[in-house]
Amino acid sequence: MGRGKIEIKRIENLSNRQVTYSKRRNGLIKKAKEIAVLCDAKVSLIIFATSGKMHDYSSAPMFEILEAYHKQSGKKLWDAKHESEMMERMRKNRQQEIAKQQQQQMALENNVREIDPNGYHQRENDGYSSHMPLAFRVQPIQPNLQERI
Amino acid sequence: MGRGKIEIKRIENLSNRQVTYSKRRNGLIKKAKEIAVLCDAKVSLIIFATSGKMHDYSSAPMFEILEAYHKQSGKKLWDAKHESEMMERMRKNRQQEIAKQQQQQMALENNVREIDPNGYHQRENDGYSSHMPLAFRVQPIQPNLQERI
DNA sequence: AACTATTTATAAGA
DNA sequence: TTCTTATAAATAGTT
Repeated sequence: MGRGKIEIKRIENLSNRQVTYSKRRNGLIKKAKEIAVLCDAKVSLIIFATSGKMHDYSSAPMFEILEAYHKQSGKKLWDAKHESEMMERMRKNRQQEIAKQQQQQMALENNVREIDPNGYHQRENDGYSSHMPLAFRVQPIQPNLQERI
Repeated sequence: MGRGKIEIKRIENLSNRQVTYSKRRNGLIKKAKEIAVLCDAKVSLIIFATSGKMHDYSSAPMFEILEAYHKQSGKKLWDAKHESEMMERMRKNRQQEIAKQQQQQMALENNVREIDPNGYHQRENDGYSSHMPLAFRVQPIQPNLQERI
């Protein structure tokens, strides 16, 4: 979609890759927002650049989407005990989180965030994504998988 | 992008909404794959239709991306004790998961999945997404801080 | 599902 | 990085 057609393979030139990343990341987030609105879909999008910087968008509280993902994925990660504790926490923070989300959505039309991996100063508290509960695998970690800088 | 321009607002007609959802969901996943390849980015995309059906794509094991998301989000969800237990589990299953991912990537060029909310038969075990652990935050929420549109 | 007229995204270039 | 613009790609309405 541009002055020339390109092959879908890693862009070797760093500068070009960064520019393309920036443009396409914005485009992707825009599309994610559009489908969420047009089709009343719930969308969760998380993107990490090789630099480590992250951008994300979610049409509803991230935890809610991840929770649904978890459920549909079907497997149990935590044993019943842990699962139970987790649910207690989730319920407890649910109202607060929902309220936040609503505030945020009214305040701005998009909730894209950029977070500096080297420090938290850039993100402070965004008000809701922070509460987002995360899913953890009970599974193993993978060594150098994400450090591709 | 079509015979006519449309407003970005919920499509009321169910049939049209479903058709648009299907087209755009495919487009969104395609774009997510492209940016992952072109820019060597890590992407996690989860989409739920109003019907409850889910589609997702991740350029790396979902748990890895969510784990990174969790870390960058900065807040602690679990107290040290839980965090610790989780890490034990993660380390324990590490090798197994890595193997799964590799198999999966070799077996197919894309890892888009469709899951029927009414039953697990559709997804069987994909080998890794199911194990995805969930992270839950316990932290408080802070209002608009990083919303930079 | 297919087919196109159009809109939209974006690769190059400035 | 931001703006411009020619072109590729996505997709809305139609068949």
